[in-house]
Amino acid sequence: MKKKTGKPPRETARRRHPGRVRVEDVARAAGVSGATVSRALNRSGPVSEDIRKRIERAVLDLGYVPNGAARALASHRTRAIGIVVPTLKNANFAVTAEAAEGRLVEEGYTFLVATNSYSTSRESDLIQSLAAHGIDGLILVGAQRDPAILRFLDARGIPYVVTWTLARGDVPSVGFDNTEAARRLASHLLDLGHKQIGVIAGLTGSNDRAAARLAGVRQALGERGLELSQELLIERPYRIAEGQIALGALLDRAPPLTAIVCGNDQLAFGALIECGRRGIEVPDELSIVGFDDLEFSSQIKPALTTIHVPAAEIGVRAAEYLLAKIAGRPAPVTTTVSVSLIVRESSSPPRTAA
Amino acid sequence: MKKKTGKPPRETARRRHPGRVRVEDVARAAGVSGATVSRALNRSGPVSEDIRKRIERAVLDLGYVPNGAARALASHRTRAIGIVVPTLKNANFAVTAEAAEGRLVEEGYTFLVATNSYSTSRESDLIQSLAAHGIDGLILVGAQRDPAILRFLDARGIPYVVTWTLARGDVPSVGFDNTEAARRLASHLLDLGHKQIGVIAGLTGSNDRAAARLAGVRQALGERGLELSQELLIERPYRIAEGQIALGALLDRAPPLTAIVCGNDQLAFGALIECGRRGIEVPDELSIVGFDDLEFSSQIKPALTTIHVPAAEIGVRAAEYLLAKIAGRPAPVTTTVSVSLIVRESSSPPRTAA
DNA sequence: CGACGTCATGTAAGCGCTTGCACAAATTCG
DNA sequence: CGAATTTGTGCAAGCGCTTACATGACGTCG
Repeated sequence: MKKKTGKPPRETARRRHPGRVRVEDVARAAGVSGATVSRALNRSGPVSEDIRKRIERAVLDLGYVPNGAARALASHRTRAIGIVVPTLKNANFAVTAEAAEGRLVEEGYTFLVATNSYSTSRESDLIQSLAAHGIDGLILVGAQRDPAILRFLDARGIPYVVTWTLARGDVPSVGFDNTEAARRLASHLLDLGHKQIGVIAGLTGSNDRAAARLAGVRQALGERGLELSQELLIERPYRIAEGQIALGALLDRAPPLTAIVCGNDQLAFGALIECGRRGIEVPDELSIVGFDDLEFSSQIKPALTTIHVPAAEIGVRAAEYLLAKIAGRPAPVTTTVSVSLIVRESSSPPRTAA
Repeated sequence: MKKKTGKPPRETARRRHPGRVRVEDVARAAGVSGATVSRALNRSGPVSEDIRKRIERAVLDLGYVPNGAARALASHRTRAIGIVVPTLKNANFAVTAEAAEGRLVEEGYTFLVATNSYSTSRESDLIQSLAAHGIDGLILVGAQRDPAILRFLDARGIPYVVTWTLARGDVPSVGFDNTEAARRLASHLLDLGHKQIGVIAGLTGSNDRAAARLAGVRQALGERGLELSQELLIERPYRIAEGQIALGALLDRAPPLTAIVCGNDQLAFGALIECGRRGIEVPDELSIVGFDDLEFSSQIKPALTTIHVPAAEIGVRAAEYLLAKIAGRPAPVTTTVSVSLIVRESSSPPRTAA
């Protein structure tokens, strides 16, 4: 009795969710076909004003919510954009991500976020997983990664854009030249007359922006015939407490420094705090400069001389690049956002030169 | 010639992506059926060791990446979890989000993030849109929102959990009692002997945690027969600069205060900075306490007395709650994380009482 | 005024995967 | 040693949409 070898058209749907409203229901309620509903909802084809109204009514009445999976499967577009940042704990990336998200939500996109803790291998895994889940575009931070993963994205036709740096070649990017900015920052100190300059950099091994910034400092020194001895350089993760430690280490091991360039504002803030603890006057005895211009940088005492980076703009521009790419519109491969040196209270001529 | 009225089986796929590998391809390469491939990849049915190996080989050889949309459509599960936070600029939420993401990625989930800028109406829209895109669970912040949106989630069978506060009734939540914590914080000041206490709160109209914290302060005062006059209260957004402004306003308009309770550490930091500018000694002339224990709070000078909140733990626990719910495992409706009062340098007995 | 565009809709074929059911083969048991 | 499981696989029916193509109903011209 239970063996109808014919083709028993299995009840209805296998496990269709009970009261879930589908296009077909909306169509029936509006007295049209599913195709028309789809066209009306996506503006993907002509629909008479009258019918459009009826459909909208039906959508509201029934509380219809489209099924993204079905939509994505049929249209080959997920209306989702992914982003992989090192960490959200760094306000820079949080701001960039939030700005991108805002712009994308405006366009009806969903935003997938993943953090790689500055690990490129982890990044590759995350990208794979985002691609598997389905994304129409991807925002990345930094230019350092396994080229294979970019090839993978190209092969799948997923547009991507690198941020917070300018990428070489044909890799799309929106950012700025970290080396040049750091060079300018260090030059500011050199212009003031500093010669004994120490550096607290980020971890250049896993962070190409940190490496570029360090290179910029070296470049500035080189231009004046100076060189950064290994002793005057210390690399630490971007954390306030690390800045404190680093400052202590630098001062203990080094000849009398008159200025310190920090890889970012957190490190600089830590250095500033440690100076406070040690009773070192900034900038009178020691000038300290940071990079990024975080929220607190302008408020603290002494206010920090730093490089201002438009983190939100980076996010918005990256989002817009992808939006353009997805729509088939032309978009510049490289977008440069302008950073600027903000001279505040933490830097001044060295005492001896004063 | 182009009008075959019969049923022309349209070339092949309408616009199947060119070289995209599908289960069928893997199946063919492994010499099995697609069903078996699916079962092997999802461990959703018995597959002999031998065949499993062959399939894994084929997956690697062909570079197969499953199509999430198809998978979601067929299985009714998206393997994605969403989160809606007020903003990522507040390190608290960034940390909670990142912690949740980490836990979820471990389980193979994707993480969708949206920010509502403290607007409940915007939150409703975002939730709708996340639901449309497809999520298996949702993390929310705060308990204040249109109840209809929760009913919507219930109706769609999407489990959710509220964080950073304890929700009433049967709404799942992982957090702590903001009122009680703030009461303890204010009591600390009262215990020290303070009587003239001012408050710089967050915006209580759009932020139920801020409102709860303010209520806690009022409660502590009430217990000692004190009352918070309108003059001694000022509400500002959670920003450093706002804390500065608020401190100034409070001091200008109010009778000699000996202590100020701030709605969070950013506000407290701003207040501290303003004290520095005005030459007010903290804590000698004025005690200032914050809430949240952000990264900088323990480092600044004077180190901030505040309430420590395990932001990352909140994220992890919220993720675990959803994971359990999705798996059909039992999970506690309410999870309380413990917060603690951290007394540092910014609070001391009032000078007059000393 | 009939041959042609145009415009608005409907029809139905998938999108790439999961999974209920059927069934053959390998085990176990009475 | 045949019946009753217990595997391990394959078949094929969808999941809920989008969209190529077909179809009528109307103008519009030559």
